[in-house]
Amino acid sequence: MPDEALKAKELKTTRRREAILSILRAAQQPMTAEDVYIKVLPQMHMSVSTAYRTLATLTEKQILLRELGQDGKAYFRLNDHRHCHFLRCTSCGETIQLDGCPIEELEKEWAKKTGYEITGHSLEISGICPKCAAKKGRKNDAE
Amino acid sequence: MPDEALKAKELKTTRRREAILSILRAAQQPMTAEDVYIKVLPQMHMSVSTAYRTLATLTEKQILLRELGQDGKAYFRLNDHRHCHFLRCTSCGETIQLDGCPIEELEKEWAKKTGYEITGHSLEISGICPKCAAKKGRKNDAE
DNA sequence: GTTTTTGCAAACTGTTTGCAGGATG
DNA sequence: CATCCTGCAAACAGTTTGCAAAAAC
Repeated sequence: MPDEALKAKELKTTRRREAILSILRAAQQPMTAEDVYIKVLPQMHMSVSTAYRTLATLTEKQILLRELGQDGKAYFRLNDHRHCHFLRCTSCGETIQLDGCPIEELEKEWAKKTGYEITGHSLEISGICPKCAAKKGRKNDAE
Repeated sequence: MPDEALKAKELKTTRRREAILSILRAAQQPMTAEDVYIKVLPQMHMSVSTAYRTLATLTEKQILLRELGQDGKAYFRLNDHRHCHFLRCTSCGETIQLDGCPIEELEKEWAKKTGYEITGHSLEISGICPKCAAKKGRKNDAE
């Protein structure tokens, strides 16, 4: 049974693509290529390049969204057409989805002021999650 | 005459550091390591690693700010303690400084909601500058 | 059976590092 | 003269690519 998302974009249905898609469909947060690759491996053999190539293809076809994090890695997530941003713990990587976007509204204003045609924006919030903050507190106490 | 910014951070005053600092002081927009390196070269010999190392040191000492762009390159600028964001043309790289920050206000709210200690954010607006938009228009007309 | 996709290894980009020699305070 | 800075070349991380074999339609 061919995957609808793949068929709609005229991509051949393969086990690797289905696996990657289903992992990202189930994901609660954006994943790096490596994250995805590691999750696929127990299910089937796949080469790293296939992981990258598949993610690139699915991003081109707008099935996925890709954003470069401040850690230098690309993060992928399903393009559910609900625009949002993420708060990521710089210590453990845990990521929380934030509702709403404070930028969209401002884009029109900036476009008018600068003459630019605004095509998008990337926003990443960094922080320390409660768990890591607690760990750090304990460590400091011990010193 | 030792540079005040360097002296204040207990860094030795060297011709290379002075050159890099003065280039970034004069810059109207954030620059990549390569940008800086290329601007230094006509003035004096310098190795790439010194450019990177100097930029890293100055960033550690908070004399510079560093942000990773969506193009995968690190952008450096003087830390003038006036927080702001940039609108970058994805075609030619021209960058415009935008006044004010719509995020700062929201950070407290997000911190309360999530329990995270928020340490910062990165925001980059992408667009097409008027010049590139005109060029593209002409090209499309010709096709 | 023709077109797409995959694996492998090799290349690539931006950046970092170890070490020996050189400049600074 | 002790310490810090620099050049060089080699290494690094994340990602991309060329080509031949394999799978999808």
